[in-house]
Amino acid sequence: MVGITTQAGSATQPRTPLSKVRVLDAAVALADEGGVDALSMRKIAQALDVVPMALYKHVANKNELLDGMIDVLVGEIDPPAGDTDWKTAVRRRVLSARRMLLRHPWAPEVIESRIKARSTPTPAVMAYLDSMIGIFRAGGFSVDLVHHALHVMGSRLLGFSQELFQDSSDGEPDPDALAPEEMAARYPHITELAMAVAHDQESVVGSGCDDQFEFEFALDLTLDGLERLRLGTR
Amino acid sequence: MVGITTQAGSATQPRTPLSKVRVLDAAVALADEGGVDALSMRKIAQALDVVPMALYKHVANKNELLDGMIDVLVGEIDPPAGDTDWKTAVRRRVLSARRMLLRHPWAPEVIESRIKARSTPTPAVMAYLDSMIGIFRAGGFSVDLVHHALHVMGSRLLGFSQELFQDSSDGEPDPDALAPEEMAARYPHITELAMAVAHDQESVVGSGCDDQFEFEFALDLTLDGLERLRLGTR
DNA sequence: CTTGACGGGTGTACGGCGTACACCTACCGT
DNA sequence: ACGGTAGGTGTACGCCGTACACCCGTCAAG
Repeated sequence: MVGITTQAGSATQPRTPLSKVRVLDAAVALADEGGVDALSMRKIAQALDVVPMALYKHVANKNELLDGMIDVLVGEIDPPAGDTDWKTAVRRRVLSARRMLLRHPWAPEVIESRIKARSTPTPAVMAYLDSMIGIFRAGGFSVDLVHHALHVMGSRLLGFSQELFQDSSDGEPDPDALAPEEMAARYPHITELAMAVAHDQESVVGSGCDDQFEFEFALDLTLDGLERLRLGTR
Repeated sequence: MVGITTQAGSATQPRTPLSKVRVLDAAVALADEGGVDALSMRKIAQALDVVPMALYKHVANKNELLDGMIDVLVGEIDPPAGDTDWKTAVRRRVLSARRMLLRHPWAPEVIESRIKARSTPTPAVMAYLDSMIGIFRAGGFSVDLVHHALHVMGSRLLGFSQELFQDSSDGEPDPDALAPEEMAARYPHITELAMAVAHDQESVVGSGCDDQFEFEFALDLTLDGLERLRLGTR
């Protein structure tokens, strides 16, 4: 009865080894079928036929695991279509993101909770946003207008609400922060936008972006759109 | 050393008794200063100088406590101003809600998580929505247009995203559901809207509301608004 | 062929969590 | 005087995340 392994049913084949993606995929699958409350390190381990502590060789802790899960989801969003106007490109992308969210109803909650706990989104989210900004820029939007547009789109870009970059300058300086040049190389559009916003009002100490203004801008745009609809002048 | 009470510092005065609102207020205060992760029944009890199990005489369990906390927050939103046009009325209300959310940054996450766990929002949330719908109706919006408008506003109405009423017809029939007539009396506008939507397309089996259509409607309204901005035709 | 480092799975243990259940007690209407 | 009841207490259970020590197979260097 006592085989080579303590966990595997059959002791013959050496069992495919764990890996970060295997752990992440198992976690996503578990969340899909039981919601995020039913997700625990112990359950993931059980699903992988492994002892709980084994997971920690591949993810630092549960928070990092959640971050990784988000990245998996973002990876499910279709890449931008390069051969159309900005509007249909954005439209397709957002609808693709929505489809992903419908597949994983627990996602918004996790994204919401993770954003509040990190100073900066994960690289996959950054890349997604960067390419989204790229679509707007290619469509003839000014940097400022793209900035407004992102706020207007708000939660429609992904599950999450405003204040994506709320304040990247609090607490300790984030050990895995990118050097500026690498940042610019990897996320050109985000960098461009960030620089513009920063220069725009260098007197302000805050986040370099007047959240209140942006919120009201988006709100008014929406209200005006509704008004137009009400009057039939569309 | 052994006084009348085991918990209170001084055993002389009989200590103000617990109550649901005292528990809720303490919970909100704790969440405000430590985030929702730092919220535990044990911590709340400690803050109230009481043993953890005492809380359960006033709230059924932690989920009900979270629901109650949301109600407290919704109660902080200013009531609608009755003496203006619909647009400024909505505007003020939404901005008031936003101020509340800024005071309680943990709120969106909790709201998000609670919505997924309940078939119907709490009464306070219902009342908030009802009066919001009332503002639109009084402003001359048709029932259908209000319906669209709610979807368009999306997360701006509160912290939460779309699918507020996602599918009230799954699982068991919800023990504390209201009788239709009481429902109509208490939330007249919600009832009106729900009836209209239901009649609208009685052939469809689903939720009586084509979520996909609504999502795209809101998306397109937003995109059109952005396009107008881009072209300077505003 | 030995050896030693090391990547990766294991086992034990700790403190914190939500809460079921039994209890105790002060008060109040009869 | 007395039984009920509302409300606070104490104990205990099972789950959680994870620190820490361990152990073993692989493989490069000697």
